[in-house]
Amino acid sequence: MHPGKTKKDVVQEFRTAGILDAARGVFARHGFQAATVDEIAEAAGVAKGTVYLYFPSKRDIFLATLRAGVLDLHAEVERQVGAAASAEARIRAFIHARLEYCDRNRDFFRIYYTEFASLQVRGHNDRPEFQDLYNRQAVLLEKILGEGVRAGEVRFRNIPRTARLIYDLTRAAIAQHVLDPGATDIEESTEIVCDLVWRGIAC
Amino acid sequence: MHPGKTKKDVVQEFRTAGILDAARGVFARHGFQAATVDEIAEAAGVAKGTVYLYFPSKRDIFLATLRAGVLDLHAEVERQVGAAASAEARIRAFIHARLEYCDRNRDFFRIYYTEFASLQVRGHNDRPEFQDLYNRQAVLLEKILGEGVRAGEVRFRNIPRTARLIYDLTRAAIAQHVLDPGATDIEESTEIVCDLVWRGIAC
Amino acid sequence: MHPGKTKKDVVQEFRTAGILDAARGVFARHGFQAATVDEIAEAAGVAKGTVYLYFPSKRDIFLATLRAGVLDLHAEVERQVGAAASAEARIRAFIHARLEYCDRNRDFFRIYYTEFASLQVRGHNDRPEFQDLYNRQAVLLEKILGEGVRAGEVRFRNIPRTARLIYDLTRAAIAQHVLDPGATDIEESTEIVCDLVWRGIAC
Amino acid sequence: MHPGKTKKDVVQEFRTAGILDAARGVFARHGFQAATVDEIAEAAGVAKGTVYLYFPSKRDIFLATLRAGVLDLHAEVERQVGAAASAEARIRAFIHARLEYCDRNRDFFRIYYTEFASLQVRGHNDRPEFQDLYNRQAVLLEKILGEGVRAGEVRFRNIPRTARLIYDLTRAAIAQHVLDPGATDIEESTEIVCDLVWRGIAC
DNA sequence: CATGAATGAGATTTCATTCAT
DNA sequence: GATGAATGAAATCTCATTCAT
Repeated sequence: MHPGKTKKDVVQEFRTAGILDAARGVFARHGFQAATVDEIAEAAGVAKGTVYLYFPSKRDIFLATLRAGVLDLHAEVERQVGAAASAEARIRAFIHARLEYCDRNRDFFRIYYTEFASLQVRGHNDRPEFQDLYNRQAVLLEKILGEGVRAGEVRFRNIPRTARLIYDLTRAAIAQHVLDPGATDIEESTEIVCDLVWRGIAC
Repeated sequence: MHPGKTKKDVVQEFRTAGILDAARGVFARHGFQAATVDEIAEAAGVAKGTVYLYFPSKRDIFLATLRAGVLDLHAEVERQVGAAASAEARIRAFIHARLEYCDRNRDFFRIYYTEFASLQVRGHNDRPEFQDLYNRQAVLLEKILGEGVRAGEVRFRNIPRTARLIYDLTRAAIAQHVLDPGATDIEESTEIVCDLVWRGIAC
Repeated sequence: MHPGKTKKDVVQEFRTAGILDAARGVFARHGFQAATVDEIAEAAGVAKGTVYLYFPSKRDIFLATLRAGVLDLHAEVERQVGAAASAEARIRAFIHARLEYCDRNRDFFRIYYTEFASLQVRGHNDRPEFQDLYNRQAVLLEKILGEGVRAGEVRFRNIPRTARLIYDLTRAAIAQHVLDPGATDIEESTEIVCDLVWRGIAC
Repeated sequence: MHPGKTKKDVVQEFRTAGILDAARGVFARHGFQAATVDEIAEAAGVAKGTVYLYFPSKRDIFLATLRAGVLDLHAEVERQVGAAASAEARIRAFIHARLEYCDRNRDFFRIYYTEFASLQVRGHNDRPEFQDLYNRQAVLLEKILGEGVRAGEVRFRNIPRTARLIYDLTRAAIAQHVLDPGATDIEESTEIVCDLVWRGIAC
């Protein structure tokens, strides 16, 4: 027996996931505005009306792709960071995990990268959840830095802002890596960023 | 005598500038897609048709705001960088000039910041000029780093990628500064970034 | 069972025909340029967007009304001409069939008549199909004349130009008949034209 | 002294003629709807506002080009027809004069030919003058035919309709001649039409 | 008189969303 | 539930006409 999961729930999840997968590709290709619900439905292999059975609006589909990816990414990063021993190793894990995840999920990254700034600038007062999602990643870094300071590994600076800078820098580095057709060596990309960051903050 | 400037030219420039100013605000608020020519016209205090006397399309207005700002910013940065003596000073000038310019031109920065990633990901096959405009800024940094290496001030790393990382980092730092209602001290913001960057790359 | 025709096809055809019918009337009243899609939609009893589900553009609707009518007319003419025995009878059939068809389909004729000359003068470089559609009718007349010459019924003249003249003359005669509210006797109208033409070309 | 013609009148005429000349070319190239007042003004070498000093609307310019040409053509035809002795000669003169005039004034003919049908079908209840202008040409033919009947040269048929048919046929023949880049021999074109017409109506 | 910048009504087309089947 | 035809609001762009200079 599936405790608490009816057949209905399974179908629901299956459909939702299918639509999200399709939508991710479409949004990655065209961006939010230029993507059409028609194209998403076609890519998902369902009728347009069906899309609206599972999502109340195009914007919600969009935010769902973003949320799913960000949560997934975050979980992965926490896992790898948790396995690291020193502040330096944790920072390297943070960078490496993100780089590797986005390399494997390029469509997600395209969305994450292109729409992130809009969300930041225009906010979405209707959907404050996203500030939290983004902050959560910077907060993780803050924790790493704070521990590093206490352990004497990291110089004390303005930790929230530094954390935020490193977070942004990581995103930029991933963009370089993912969007450059030549760059495929994740380790090398990790190395370049880690070196810059660690020297920048180490005691 | 009016050297080469007829009254017509003056009016032309005046209107063009007025429309661009208005457009900048509108694009900053809504982004390219959600902005409407109607709103731009209203903000500029002219009729919709008038806008089309000065720009052939909405997209052209948009790119004109972007181009004007980027060129202006670039000129300012080059001026300040040129006045600095050491590699460290030049990098500080680079960061400081950008931060200060964007602080004074927040609407421009909002556009620059939010549409930059789209241009990067989706490209602009019709208007390749913009790749150059963006590259020019990273290239300036490359030159600074290269000179720093030769002067023994800067460790040699992968210069193009490092330059690009610092460029992206600067943009992220500006975003923090400009979008955070609390942060108004440019010097402090400059200091934080410079410290991180310089330690990261110094010998 | 429905041989090859799904319900969807039926609905599709039904709507397409309805829009074409409505469009025919609108184009007949105003001409292509002055007709609006709004008016077509209203006449068809559907929303404006629905029109675009069935036709990609206003121009396509227009050409569809034209094409459908011309093909239908041509088929009718070929049928009646094929049933006639002598050259004289065939020419009479040609004239009579056209006159009668256009009398029954006055809206089509109005479009056909008013836009024909534009197509001739300005051409239709994007849609060369129409040159063929028009030519087909003159070519049929050429064949009739050629057979008449071989049978000794018709004097030999410049056959292509003569055919084209008779074709144009027929169209003009139909215009007289259709646009003159008084003239309703097709037989008489046919007689007048046939008499002029046959004496003009007979041996 | 110019009796009754002030300098003002002369300028007026000069400007009017210049605009009409320019407009003729523009209308011939694009048709009434697609022609723009901007293009007419530019072709005439005046400012757009100036056009409106001499004509109250675009439609009026258009009708003026049409009217001027039709009157001119009509005068020429009457002159040549008046010089001919027999009915056959007068009909030949009618056809020849028209063919030759339109060959010399191709822009006028393009307008005359393409917009004639629209005027016929849609009427222009606001401008009934044009019915008269067109009728005048058919009426001239009626007179010729009527005299021919009285002189025993022409069979009696329905003279108004026959006249109208020959008139239309002439226009079609001119179209063939003018629009066919190969056909340049006016005499031959005249011959083909005259032969057809004269045999068609002669006793 | 002449100009040409400004106007704004109006046209085509798109597409998120709804709802009868 | 699933469908996809239908809707209609909204957006871009054009251009005849006006009017201050």
